Amino acid sequence: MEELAESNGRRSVRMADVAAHAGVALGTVSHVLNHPEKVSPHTLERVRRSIDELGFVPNSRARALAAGTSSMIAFIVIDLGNSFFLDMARGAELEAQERGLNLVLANCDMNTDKELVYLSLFDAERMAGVLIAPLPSSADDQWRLQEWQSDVVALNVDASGRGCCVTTDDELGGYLAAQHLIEAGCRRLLFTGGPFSLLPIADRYRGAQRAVAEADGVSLELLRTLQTKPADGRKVGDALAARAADARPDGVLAATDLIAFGIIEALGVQGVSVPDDVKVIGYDNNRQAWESTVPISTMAQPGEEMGRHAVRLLVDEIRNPGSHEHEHVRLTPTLIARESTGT
Amino acid sequence: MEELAESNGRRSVRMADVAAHAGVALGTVSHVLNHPEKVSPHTLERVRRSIDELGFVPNSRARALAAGTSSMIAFIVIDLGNSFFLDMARGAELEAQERGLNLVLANCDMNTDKELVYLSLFDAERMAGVLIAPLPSSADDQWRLQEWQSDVVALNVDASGRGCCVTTDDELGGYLAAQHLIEAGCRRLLFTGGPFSLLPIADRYRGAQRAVAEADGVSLELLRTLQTKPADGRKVGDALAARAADARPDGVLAATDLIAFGIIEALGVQGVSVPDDVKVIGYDNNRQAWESTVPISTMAQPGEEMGRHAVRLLVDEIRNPGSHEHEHVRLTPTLIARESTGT
DNA sequence: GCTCTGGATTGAAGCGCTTCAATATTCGTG
DNA sequence: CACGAATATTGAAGCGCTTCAATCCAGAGC
Repeated sequence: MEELAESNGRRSVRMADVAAHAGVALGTVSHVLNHPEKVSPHTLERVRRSIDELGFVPNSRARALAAGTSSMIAFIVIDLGNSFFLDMARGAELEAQERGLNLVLANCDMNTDKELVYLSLFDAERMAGVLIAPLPSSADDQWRLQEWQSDVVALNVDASGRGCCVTTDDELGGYLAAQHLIEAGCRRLLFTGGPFSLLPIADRYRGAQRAVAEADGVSLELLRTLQTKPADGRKVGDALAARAADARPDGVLAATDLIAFGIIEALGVQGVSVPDDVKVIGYDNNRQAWESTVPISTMAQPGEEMGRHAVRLLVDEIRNPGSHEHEHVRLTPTLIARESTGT
Repeated sequence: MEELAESNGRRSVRMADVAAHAGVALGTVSHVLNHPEKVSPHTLERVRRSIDELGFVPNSRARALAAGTSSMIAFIVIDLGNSFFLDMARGAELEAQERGLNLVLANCDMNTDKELVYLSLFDAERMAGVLIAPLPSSADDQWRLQEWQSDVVALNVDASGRGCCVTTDDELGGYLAAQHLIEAGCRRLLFTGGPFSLLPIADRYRGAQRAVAEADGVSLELLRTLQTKPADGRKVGDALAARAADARPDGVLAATDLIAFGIIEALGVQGVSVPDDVKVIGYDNNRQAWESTVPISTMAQPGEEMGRHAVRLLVDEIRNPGSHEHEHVRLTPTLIARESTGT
């Protein structure tokens, strides 16, 4: 790790400089900054003027070192290009701001190794706390096995036992999505998505199964995909379009909006109408899929709310190290019915 | 700003603890960390073992304070939801990593006030340096008028005179885009976009004008929009579709991909074919528009490269406070020809 | 055997700030 | 007008680390 010289040579104004300029003691300046109510109005005024005149910017590093506290929390995100994660960041930031904390982001850009790198970095930086939103994998993430200096709250992944976490109930989401299709009149459902090593996808499928089991005369077919991209959806769409009309499902549950997007596009090209011939519902309320010609019904995950909850948990953990008990907040996805299911 | 108690009660291991455990002096432990070549192999080994056994994580705050250096740089982005900015972040991060620096992100979420807030924050945190990518406005951004402790490099905005900056040449981009349409056989061009208070949009239009002026028998019409969203494009598309075929432009230059996206969609719905009847080119190479049914030709801005350049400039400024001269790097957008212009 | 040399190790002096016990100042009372 | 109680201000002791001058030690050379 290379070292960098102190910033730009312009040596910055220190608190001692302000004290000298204002003709008061060092401690007084500190009081002006941290406990202004303990300083006489006259002194307050004078010190503040000196601060302005000298352009003093308190060094929060030194501050944090001396006080043993910090107002910075960090959010490690596996992929900021995914609007779901960005929503979390948004929510986390709002909540942090309301609580007087500052939130910085770290983008892993789908590289899981970076999670560890950033976690170590923020640990060493002695952040007040760290949020982390990894890919939802079934495997135990390695970072969860370590002890960290900072408190850590996980999003989008079940970390119960080792710390706080906030997730959405994918099984329920799958259930609700399937139910929506069934209520829309579909009887031959198809669930498509993959890989099933992604826990949320497996959960969504389970939920769909449950909904189908509860309904009468409804069947559920499964068509796995390798990934969750529009290209995977297009393949599925082509395959479906190639079938005889009566061998086609009348309701498709795509594991992600991107897949749904691809399906609808392929189906459209092949002359199969959505939602008339086939109804399609996606998952994620992904902005990337918002602009589809046929607006896609979807299960929205409350990303922002997840972020807010995570910060709330984190702050509790930081503030009450004694009484804090790890919590697993499980939020409910919401159905957003749009045109692709015939609304 | 609220204060938070020191992390979780578990008091962290200090360097002194390691020194005691290994039976060496404080300075020796520090040497192990920073100048291992100056320590005898035997001591090195012993100290390292102690570090491991105690789980010592050096406090980089204290380190930064003592050494007067830091390896953290921050990137303040006006909107991480925009893939162009995210690309910059990506590039910046890669470049930073290669230079042994760590990059954290701050998302302003289209709120210009937050730019100042974050700038102040990072200034106080004594980051090694700060990158900032604001909206490209014609107005002088207020943050540029201030003196900062940290070195600051601006992206996407011309800050010459006050610091380093890296931008793309929008005039040239508009020129190249128009040229592409002309080469594709278009003679009646339309430029659409807005508001013109956005400097880049005005520049792109100027570029288009230049290309048209240089060509023979080519006309250029202007249709302003209020914003740069798909909805604005759809309006334009509808308006064009309503015209008699021979009163319609045969080449449309949209100021953004999102507008282009809307235009193509509206045109398609109304039975006007792209690219057969009208060719359309966008701008930005926006991922949100990638999945259009008709892949959109576009001018790609080298976001990643911008990020890399910015970090490069920043590092130079940090390292050579004496000899450093502010620089304005102007990059060239690249034409990406896709189906919407008939390729 | 003794000095010289250079690498290894040490310990103290900060880095810029907070905090707290100690001191100084002010004010209300008797 | 003096005195104790508030109220203001001070200065020193850290926070956890880096750095550098000073010290130590081992082996080389005579």
